[in-house]
Amino acid sequence: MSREPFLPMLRELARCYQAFEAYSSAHIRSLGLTPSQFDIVATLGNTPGMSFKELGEKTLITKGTLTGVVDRLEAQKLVRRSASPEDGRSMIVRLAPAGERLYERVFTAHLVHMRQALGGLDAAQLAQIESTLRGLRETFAAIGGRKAVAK
Amino acid sequence: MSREPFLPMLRELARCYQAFEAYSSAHIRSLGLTPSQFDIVATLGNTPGMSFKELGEKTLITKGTLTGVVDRLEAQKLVRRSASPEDGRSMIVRLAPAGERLYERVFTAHLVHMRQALGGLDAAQLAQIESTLRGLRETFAAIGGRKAVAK
DNA sequence: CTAACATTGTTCGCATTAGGACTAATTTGC
DNA sequence: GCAAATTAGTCCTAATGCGAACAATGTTAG
Repeated sequence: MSREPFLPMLRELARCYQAFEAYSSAHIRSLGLTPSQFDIVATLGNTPGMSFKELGEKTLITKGTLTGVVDRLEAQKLVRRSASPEDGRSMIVRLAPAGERLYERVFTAHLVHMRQALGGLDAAQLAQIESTLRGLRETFAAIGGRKAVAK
Repeated sequence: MSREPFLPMLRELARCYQAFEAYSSAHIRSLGLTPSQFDIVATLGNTPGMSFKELGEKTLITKGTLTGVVDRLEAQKLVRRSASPEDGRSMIVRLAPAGERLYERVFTAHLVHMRQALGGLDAAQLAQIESTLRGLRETFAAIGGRKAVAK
């Protein structure tokens, strides 16, 4: 029946991602942010701001979700919205001063936390893992793209 | 500043998982199920049922979430709850007849869908990916376990 | 130029999602 | 045996998360 040779691999992908997520997000939450909020603050750090579209692409957060997350960050005075001077449809999001301070504090702390788990991996190991993941991602992207084009 | 060599790898892990999730879940939703609901139906298929605890471990869904997901599946007559004869705290969840039929239909269709993306990978490639993922997962599990013990 | 088309962000409905408080039941330590 | 610590599920709150519908703006084909 289920002699699908790729099922164990998919299972391992889900478990691996979940292990990363659990390790990372527990720390993020202990710093008073949700994983999504951290993603946004970390992405906006050291930038002049960017549109919702770009922010969504970088953080993998859907636009519908992004509106709500930015709403809550804005209510905490951590980010600011401003109209784009170039495109009347577009909004620019950037860190407010309190967001800059939070970024400095939290991003550094999180790097230390992640280094505790991953510091033992050398450049060659990291490159090998990254290469394997990219290959697998492209396998999905390829079929997804093919179907999108074929519609 | 951010000369953390593992950041690109983590970025790729997130993108890879997201690509898989997007590809898989779009199909699942087209079949009328959410990803979580599919996970549960697929896990329960061809089994005599299992406890919430076991079901949660297999699907990586936390207990608080599981209650709600099972509630909705039960409302659709796809699964049934019954008290465990062995442990008075425990509930057994198993597929109802409609759930069995759904399982047959949907599980097979989803395998076909996944095979379209992954059918081109041979056993050696799959083993290599799986091995890489397991190594990375154990890196996170190791530190997580160590800290849990140290508390 | 202008009507069709596409894109940007918001809103809505519905379903997770994690985590913590809570109840009931079981296991453990002494 | 029995009080204390654990464990299994449920309920609650706050925050995602996705797809679809929407209004406002921009782009393009004729």
